[in-house]
Amino acid sequence: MTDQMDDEKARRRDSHVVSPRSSATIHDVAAQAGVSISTVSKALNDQGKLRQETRERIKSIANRLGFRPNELAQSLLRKRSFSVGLLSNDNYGRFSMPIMEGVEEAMSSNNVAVFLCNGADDPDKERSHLESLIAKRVDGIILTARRRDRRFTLDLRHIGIPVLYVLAQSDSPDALCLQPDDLDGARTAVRHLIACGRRRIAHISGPMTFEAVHLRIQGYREALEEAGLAIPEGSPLSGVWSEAWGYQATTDLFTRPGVKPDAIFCGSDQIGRGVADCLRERGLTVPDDVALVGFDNWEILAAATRPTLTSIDANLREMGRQAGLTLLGQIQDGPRETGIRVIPSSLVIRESCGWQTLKSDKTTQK
Amino acid sequence: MTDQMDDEKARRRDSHVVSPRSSATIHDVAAQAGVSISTVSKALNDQGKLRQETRERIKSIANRLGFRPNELAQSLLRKRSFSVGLLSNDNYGRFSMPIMEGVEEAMSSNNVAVFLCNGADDPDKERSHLESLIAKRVDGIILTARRRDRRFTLDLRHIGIPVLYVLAQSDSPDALCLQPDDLDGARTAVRHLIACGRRRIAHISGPMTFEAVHLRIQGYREALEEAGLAIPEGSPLSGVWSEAWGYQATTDLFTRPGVKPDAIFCGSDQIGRGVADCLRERGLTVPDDVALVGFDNWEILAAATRPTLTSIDANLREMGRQAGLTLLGQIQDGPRETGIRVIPSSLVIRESCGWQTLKSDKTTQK
DNA sequence: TTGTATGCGTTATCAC
DNA sequence: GTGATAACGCATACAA
Repeated sequence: MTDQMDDEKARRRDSHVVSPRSSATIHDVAAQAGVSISTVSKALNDQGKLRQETRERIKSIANRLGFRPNELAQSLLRKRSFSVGLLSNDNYGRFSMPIMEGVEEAMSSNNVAVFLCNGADDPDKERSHLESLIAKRVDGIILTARRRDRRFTLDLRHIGIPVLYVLAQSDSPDALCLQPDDLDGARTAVRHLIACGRRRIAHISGPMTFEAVHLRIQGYREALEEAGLAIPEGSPLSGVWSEAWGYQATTDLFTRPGVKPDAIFCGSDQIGRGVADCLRERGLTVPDDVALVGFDNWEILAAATRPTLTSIDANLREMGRQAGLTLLGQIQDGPRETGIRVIPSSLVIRESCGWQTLKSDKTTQK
Repeated sequence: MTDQMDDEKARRRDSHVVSPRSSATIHDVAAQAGVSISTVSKALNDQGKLRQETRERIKSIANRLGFRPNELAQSLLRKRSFSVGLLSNDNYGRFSMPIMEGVEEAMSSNNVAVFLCNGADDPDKERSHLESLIAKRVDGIILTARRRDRRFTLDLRHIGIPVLYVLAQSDSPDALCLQPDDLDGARTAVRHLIACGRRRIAHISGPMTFEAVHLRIQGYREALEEAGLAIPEGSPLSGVWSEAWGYQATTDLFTRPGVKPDAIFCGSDQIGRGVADCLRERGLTVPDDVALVGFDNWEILAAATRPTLTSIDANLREMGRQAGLTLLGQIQDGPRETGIRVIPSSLVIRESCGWQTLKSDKTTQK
């Protein structure tokens, strides 16, 4: 015990040296110590019955030799490689990066390594990556995409290891998929606008080919309905995920006859940014004239918007973390949960709704 | 040969099935075929002298059983794991994502898997990740950061496997570092502005604590000098990497007495975006009144800027790809190259310099 | 042309 | 307390 502490301390002391010597095997340690390899194994793993002196001596020698057990050999024996595969499909990075981070964090803090695979939206690549992962005997696999309605059609039920889907769906009914809560995220956004005193809330979103767009529209509708508010004419507007579309849609909204909205719930921060720019250039003030909520909480965009953009965060990093921990659980105890697990999203309040000034006495963060 | 083709075809036919059965070993195949395991090994690896009939029969059985050789066992024997470690340090993703993609592409197309490690700017995490990688017997390691002057102080000279640094530096003089060409990128940017007929070119950049900022300023100076142009008063301006700073710096530049610049070379696309917004709001037209070049070629920003922003691309993806291929070479033949290898950057022309309309007869892309 | 034996680096089960 | 020995799954030198 104390010995181990000392070794650890010694290792930290010369902190810029990693594994000073090239890999020694358990045989080398045994030879140096003048004992058998089984004794070394026991000493190093704190198992069996050994004299304390022997144990310490062996540990010290192993340390001096920079001995690290060969995990390949360990894995071969234990039938567990302490590694998992992460197959991503996002060429772009905005969505898979936080997921990857979350997964990596969960894994590495449990001493499990992560193989990074880029499917690049190519089914052939996906398949070859998966076969490679299987050949490497990973303990589990996480498949992730950049939109919730992306379906993986490969049948992975018989590969004998747990598989998890993140921000994606599977054809297998017994698969577990982690998904963001687009529905409630939208509700939260609109409720916040209502709480800020807005009554004519429009919605500008992305393409209807995205399931997320449907869900967000549904949440938008529900929140308005529960408050007894009408959907402004011309809303919701569906387009593409770009600033330009946000700009254009806002122009449309404010040039058509009739009453103008006093708030816009935007389907993405990019759209929100375009909306904000358009409003400013039309001489309208955010949030005084029009309040804004975005979606994604893409810090770099939301924080650069003038005024800074209140947004819904899907908590993708947390989703990745949960995916990692859940997979680890399944590796140990086998898969149990199936279907879709929804990860709550949250509201990140910035300036675009005037909430802070409105209720400067009360800080709310849901 | 034909046999193999047929097998391959058969595998593709039921394309959504990956490894139909759970892992069979070489013994299972041998038992099924009524031969010894060594015969199976030879048959599957196209080695030794076997009757063609035997070879084909074994292959077919192996295929039917869904046999995949256990790479752990192979690696143990061959002393080569066909995997490498990629230790990243970018919590944010903008810079390391393309590098990771490039590395992954290079590796996976050579049947080498990539372990993803996030150092998270924590030396302890870095060290523990590295030890884990070594224990997993990776064949090589790539260390990457998000700025060229980030130094890795860990001494990795004696770990016995090749190590490469990307967008980062090492304390070891015999290490190989891949770096972007900030100097020439800046020169190219300014030369382009000059070619567009600009004469009073200012430079707004990030913090002087970044080596990249120094190099870009140097390139800016050199390009002006070689054209016999003076540096406008107040330029270069150093601040932070944000839109807000670009906006503010532009305000400063255009409110001070004296002649105004007719072009601005921006140290990042974020800065460029702030500059563009500021100019528009001051009633100045880009590119007619002021031409703009950014840096990073961050598509999502550059394409959303009005007008779209011409920018310098550091070609990080290519840098990652080269890093991957170079590491593979070093794994095979041992390290040779040391020092810094500079990856050329390139100019991506959009609208902010008016180049297209200026020389609509000639398309130039350096 | 095929089979036997050995070893890769570990851990675990048994003797001693 | 300590040390042989047998796996783990595969490849290969050598025998047959």
